[in-house]
Amino acid sequence: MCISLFMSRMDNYQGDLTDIVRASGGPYGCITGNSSQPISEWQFPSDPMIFSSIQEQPKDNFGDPFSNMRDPLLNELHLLSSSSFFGTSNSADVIGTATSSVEESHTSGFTGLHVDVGVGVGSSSSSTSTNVLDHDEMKRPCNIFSRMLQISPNNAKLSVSPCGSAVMAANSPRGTKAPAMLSSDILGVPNSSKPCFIDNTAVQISSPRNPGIKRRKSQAKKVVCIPAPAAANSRPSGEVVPSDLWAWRKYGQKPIKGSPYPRGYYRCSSSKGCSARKQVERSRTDPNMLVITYTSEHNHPWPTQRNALAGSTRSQPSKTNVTSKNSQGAQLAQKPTSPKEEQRESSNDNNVSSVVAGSSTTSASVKEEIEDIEKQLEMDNDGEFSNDQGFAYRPTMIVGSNQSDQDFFAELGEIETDPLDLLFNQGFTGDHEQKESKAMDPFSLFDWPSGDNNTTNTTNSFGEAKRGL
DNA sequence: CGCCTTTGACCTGCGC
DNA sequence: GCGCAGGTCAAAGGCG
Repeated sequence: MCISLFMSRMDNYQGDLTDIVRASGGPYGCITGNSSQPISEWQFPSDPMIFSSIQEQPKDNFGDPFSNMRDPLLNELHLLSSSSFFGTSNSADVIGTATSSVEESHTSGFTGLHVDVGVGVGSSSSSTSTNVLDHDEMKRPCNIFSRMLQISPNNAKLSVSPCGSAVMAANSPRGTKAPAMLSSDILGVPNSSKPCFIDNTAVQISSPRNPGIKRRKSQAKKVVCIPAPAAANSRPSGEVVPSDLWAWRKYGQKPIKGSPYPRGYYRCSSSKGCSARKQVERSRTDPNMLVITYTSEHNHPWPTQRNALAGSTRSQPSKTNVTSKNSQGAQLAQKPTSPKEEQRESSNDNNVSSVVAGSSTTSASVKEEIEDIEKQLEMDNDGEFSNDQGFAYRPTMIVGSNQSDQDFFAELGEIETDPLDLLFNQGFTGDHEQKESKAMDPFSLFDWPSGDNNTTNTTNSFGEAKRGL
């Protein structure tokens, strides 16, 4: 089936940015793209719950914090998505619930994907989409992380939660407008139970200590809503901080009025002078959701090492063990868990990320991982992945891009890292999470076919990880 | 030693 | 102008 996900323009939409959110559908979903932009068919097997929208795009090289660089968190999330894909699905609701058309945009060397649900109508003349995900990212299957939400910075917020509903919220400064909720039916979201809203509060960006820069509410920012990792990723204070490839240093925490949860402020510590920042807070309406607001941009390449080990690792004392137990099975390529090896792993991640981000370089280590992964993956002769329900997924490589099959599997090689922590360690507690656990649980969505030993082991390990939820 | 978190103080923007 | 709320700074201390 094919469902066009165009949403009418927001009531208070200012028009300076044409928010166009295209939702992906099932494995062969199609997205109704912005008609003003070239649309080419691409396979978009990811979840309809991935959204992105337009944001301001400064003209300078690093002006757009999110279009020139892939968000490592999103990257990891999608990588996990990749892993979840390789199984069969029990959920016909998920598979192919929505349809999608695909838009490819090769600009400035960025193989960016515009994943926009039609908030705006048609024209994108005044804005460009946020290149949040690579094309390949959007070729990923639905899974738990497909519920991750990306929200536009300015006038619209689109919230998707495990509750199975998506919310478009007019982002008036004081949050006076009621959000418009997207029917989960429209979105093709199974098991919708109740709406979960992201706070309809404008995020104010400020550079208070910089005399020349005033706060700009309209500053480009990206809001991501993800399921909150559980205890394994939590700090002693109870704060949960999903990790990503960037190194972040916490520089502040403030209680937010109206929210029982504080907001943590992080800045990129990967490189001095990097102005990238993020705010992490729990959704006040759905404590099991983390709202991460990325602001500013990284002015440096991907970190060669995750130099945040000193703090991040010790603040997550149980992470290693839990991760080891839960994610090893999910590791399509066995990876070490020791800090040293983790650093190497981070380096590899970086390499892979570089590839995904558009670089043509592929490190030897990555290639080795690719080979391992390929050996462990059951593939059809033509490289098409299928399940016993006739659902097949063929990774579609972008014509003219540097993406390759190796890149694709290189991405898979990353999945055992933090994203799995995020997945397997997240605590979906509470009634509705219990109810939603199946929907959220990629293992419930996919029957992992038994195959050779490797595959079987992987399946069993996944099952073990699943039991750990 | 370098990195981190924590946390109170300070600064800034905004509404009244 | 005042007060509130949010964002940032920076000192102190911990960890590998």
